[in-house]
Amino acid sequence: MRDLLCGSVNEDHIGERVSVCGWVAKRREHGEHLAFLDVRDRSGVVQAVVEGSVDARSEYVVRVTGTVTPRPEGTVNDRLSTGAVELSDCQVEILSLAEAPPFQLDDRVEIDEQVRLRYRYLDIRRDRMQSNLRLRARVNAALRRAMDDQGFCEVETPLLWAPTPEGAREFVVPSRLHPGEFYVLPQSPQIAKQLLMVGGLDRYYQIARCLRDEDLRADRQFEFTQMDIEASFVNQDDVIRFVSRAVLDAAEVAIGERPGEIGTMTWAEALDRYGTDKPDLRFAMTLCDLSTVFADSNVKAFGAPTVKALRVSEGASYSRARLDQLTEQAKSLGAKGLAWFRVTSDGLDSPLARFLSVEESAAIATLDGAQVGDLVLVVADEYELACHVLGALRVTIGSPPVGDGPHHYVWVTEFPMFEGVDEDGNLQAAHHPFTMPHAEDLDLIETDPLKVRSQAYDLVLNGWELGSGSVRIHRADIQSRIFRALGISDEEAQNRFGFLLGAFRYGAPPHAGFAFGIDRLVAIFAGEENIREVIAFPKTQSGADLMTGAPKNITERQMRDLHVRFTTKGT
RNA sequence: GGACCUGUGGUGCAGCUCGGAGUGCACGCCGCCCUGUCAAGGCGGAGGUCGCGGGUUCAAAUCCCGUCAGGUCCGCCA
Repeated sequence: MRDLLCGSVNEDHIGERVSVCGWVAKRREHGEHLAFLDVRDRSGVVQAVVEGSVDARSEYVVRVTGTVTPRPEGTVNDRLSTGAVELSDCQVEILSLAEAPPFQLDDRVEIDEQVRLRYRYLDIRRDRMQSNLRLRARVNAALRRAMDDQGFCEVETPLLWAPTPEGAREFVVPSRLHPGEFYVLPQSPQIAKQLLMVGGLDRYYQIARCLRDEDLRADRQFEFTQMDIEASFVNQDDVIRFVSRAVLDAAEVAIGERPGEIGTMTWAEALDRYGTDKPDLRFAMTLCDLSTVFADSNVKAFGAPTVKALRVSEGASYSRARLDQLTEQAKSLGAKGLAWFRVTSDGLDSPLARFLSVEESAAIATLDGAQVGDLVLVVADEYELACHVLGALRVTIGSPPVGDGPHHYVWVTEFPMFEGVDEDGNLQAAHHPFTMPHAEDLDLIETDPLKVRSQAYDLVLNGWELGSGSVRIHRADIQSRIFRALGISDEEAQNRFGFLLGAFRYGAPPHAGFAFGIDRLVAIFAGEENIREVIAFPKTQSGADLMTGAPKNITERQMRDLHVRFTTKGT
């Protein structure tokens, strides 16, 4: 049907009679004797010259047959890859008519996302989505190649799985053949891949769709895609090596950038210096500790276990409104307030300045190499809250758009095994209950569980959490101790994870794994702030699909077949 | 569950602070003209419940309340 892609027509084809197919990007008519058609396909645009007028309007689908000809002197278009040539003496065959599209398909204006999503099939015709989706395909291919090279075996796991009531809220699928019973869609293939290790598969990977019924964000969709990995007879360093190789291969293919080895940082250090477990290392600001300086302070606002401070270079020029904004943000994150100090040539400028002792003033004025013109922000509170609040302010103040390079990867290691307690007063697993504690901390499980570090690790890129993984527990004795610490009885464990624990009785190899979000990775490579831009058919923040109208009612018949009934009236 | 931002011809904006006739700009669309354009050009034209509902007012796109949709964030995401 076609001989060439539009964008590939060039001087090499001069003199050839060729056909191209595509959409009319633009028609320019010059009376009844001459018209230009810009024909667009996935590869680009080529100009067809038509003697006489032609009724082929924007977005008509056409097949144009013409002779590749050098453009006349002075009419070469440097902005087109095909701009040195054109198709002349053209025959235009109209394959499909088109109404005027609801928005322009060129990239001259930003279109409201609501409209783009309603007509996603038109949006995908635009350069932005074309290049994002192709970038994603190249990343997928590079990841698969890297995993194959490293001896991994791609295995598909079920989408219809058993409920494991813990962690993220699950999407539920009623069973037709088993009245009153349900499948769930997997939050991740976590247990399946561990079973593959018991099965002796040794090294597994999958580009896996995961589904979580939790509220959506710029970097979170109900359904998202992870590169999911598990390997036997390996330790944390091995997994880090496998994943680094895959991600850096993808980076090289996607953006032609390949940093050396990815550095590591402990979770404790990330929290202390950056106030988060996903530090954005593209900019230098770090949190400082003033707890010792203010230990016996007279300043009431600083009477807290921890006093943390952040130097904002050249921040003294921040307006009062801007400082109020930052204070609001700090409060909304749970801080009692935010203290600010402008470093001026006359000393500190701040509502609190006159309450400070000489030593306290000096500590602030010289914080982190502070100079005249800088601003120092101080939060006093419990340790984690103070870190968290200043970490968020650090990002607000300093963080470039997520896609801006140079890209900065970091492995965050030694996460705590447990965090906080649930409604029943039981400890909660920070990662998941199959995570192996740090070997040195095993004795603390019963005595000081919150101090137990786990062999869990995250990969962070530009302040986004790409993914996480861990060394898994393969020994029944350690697993029972963890379940006990989590307040999960033997009976309950059997109930929830019986098939996994059963499998482990038949010879479980030591194993470890990882999973990282491909949507996020591609978004960053594409310079997009939002993963919807790298997903063909995403949902809105309220979980709606504006194109199909999902979620929708189903028929009475379907309800009956599935043995489900409304208890509250739908709209 | 909560906070904030946005909603004006098909599209992107301005108008809203400080109420006074649906006013303006750009693109698109339709018709006519035009033989080298490529963000083509010229002339003419069509196209609007100002998201929706209520309130205040002589008068509401504009002020107030509610609501819906979209977005960003907190909670949530083992």
